Amino acid sequence: MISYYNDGLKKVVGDEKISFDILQSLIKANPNTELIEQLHSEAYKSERYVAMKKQLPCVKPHGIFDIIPTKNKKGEVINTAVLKQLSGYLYFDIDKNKIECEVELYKEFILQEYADKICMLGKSVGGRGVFFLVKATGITKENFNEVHQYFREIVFKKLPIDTEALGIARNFIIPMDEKLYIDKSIEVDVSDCKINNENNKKGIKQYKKKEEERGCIVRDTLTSFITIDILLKKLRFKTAVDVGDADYIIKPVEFVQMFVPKVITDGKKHKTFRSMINHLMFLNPDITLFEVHSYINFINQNFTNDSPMGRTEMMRTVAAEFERITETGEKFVKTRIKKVHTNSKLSGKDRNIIANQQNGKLRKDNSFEIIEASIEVLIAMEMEVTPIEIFKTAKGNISLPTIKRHYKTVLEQIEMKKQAEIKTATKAKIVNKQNNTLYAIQGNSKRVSDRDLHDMTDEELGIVPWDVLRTKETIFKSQIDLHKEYGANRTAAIKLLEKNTERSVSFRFIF
DNA sequence: AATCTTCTCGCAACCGAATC
DNA sequence: GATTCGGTTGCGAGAAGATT
Repeated sequence: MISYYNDGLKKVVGDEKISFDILQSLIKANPNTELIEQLHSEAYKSERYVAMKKQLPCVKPHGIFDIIPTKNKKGEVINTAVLKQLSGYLYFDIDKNKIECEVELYKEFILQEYADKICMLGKSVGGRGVFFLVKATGITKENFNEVHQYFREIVFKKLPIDTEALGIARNFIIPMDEKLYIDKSIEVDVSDCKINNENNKKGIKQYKKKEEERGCIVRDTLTSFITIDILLKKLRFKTAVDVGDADYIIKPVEFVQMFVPKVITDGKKHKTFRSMINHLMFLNPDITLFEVHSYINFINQNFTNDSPMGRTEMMRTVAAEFERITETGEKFVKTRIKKVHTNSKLSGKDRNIIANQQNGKLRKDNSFEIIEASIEVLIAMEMEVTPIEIFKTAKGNISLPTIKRHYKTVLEQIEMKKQAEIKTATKAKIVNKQNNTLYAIQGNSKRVSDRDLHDMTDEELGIVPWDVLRTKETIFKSQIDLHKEYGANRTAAIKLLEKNTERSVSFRFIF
């Protein structure tokens, strides 16, 4: 039983008592709903707010008290509460200023950590703070203060419990909370709760100090993680590749993506969390420990199949890895070269289709290149262009069936290119009015507009008359020799040639 | 991490025509 | 008539990206 005062703090008098079952009902279905709702609309701690709050009925949760009028030093008569009988419950509250998340969420957080100790948990009368009760066996008038302190500082060390009103006779304004949490079976033996344990105190101090050194305070980290929607907006989870308005772009990018398994099973949490921290820090170089804690906390709560790692353990794991990375700079992330990047505005299915098609095309283009290079060598060496010859020239860079599949298409492409070159050369010939001369085009023929064509010299166009070219015959021959020596790799052969002669010498002949 | 989707490649078997 | 070679086809492997 506990003392009950119908007139509230305004007038704490009388000897009315209620049971905890009644208290529970009063909170769940508060008869003063209207007044309390009105209170919520007032500015917190404003004059009107305080006045209204004082009118609401309250209890002394720690027991039954006699209200005895006594004289103070000045000789004024004041009411003193004298303990008659302990209720066996310990009352704690947390001020709304210490809670940054939604209050129901915070209640959940408290239960996740302390459901084995708390028998009642609800919102406070202001609607934003919380209170909770611990049913304590072994509590006495003598050990009350020490036990209460023990719970505040050691058992509930993660919670920013209000220390404004600590006395045994403290009042508790009956709040309104239809979602009040009750578990009558929870009882805690407090006989051994002694504050004289120096190691404990020291441990807490050290932990706090360490946290402060890292730039965040224990209390804040533990009570008000950044909510996930804010984190999702702020943090990067994969390498950013700007595709602009295009559906996709092709660009080799060293790509990193953080992976969040749908379910992180037991035994994999440490490993997974550590990997995630590495990715987060790699992708967000300025990320703070607080942000990492907040994010991993969210994952721990939502992706562990309802069996999250203990909060302390989680915080420790995160902090340790964060420190290691900060100190060593080593971030263990798996990067890969991603070539096709699709526009995130497209649907997942479309993006997948595009990526597959483009990757297929890249692969095919590569085969085409190998085949084309081999064919060019064969032509230069005046050999027959057959799949088997191409295969031999390609020296294992491509399989025979693939060559058979594509070589005709490649031949067509080569033919088309040649036609284009002839066109350019013909144009150039007309421009130069040297119709009876044999020309060669050095390197790849240039694509120029008709207008530019008039103004460009032969040299600029890469047009070389045969007479001039003949003097370079030795170079041409040596190129073929190199092809014979090095096979299909035309680029390599030409490069070697460049090394020897210090000039670029790829020629095509136009007849 | 595992799975799905889409695509190309490589392999092997096969067919038919050309060649020896 | 046997062998060689070009061309086709089915099937599984593997690559890359997206999804869950």
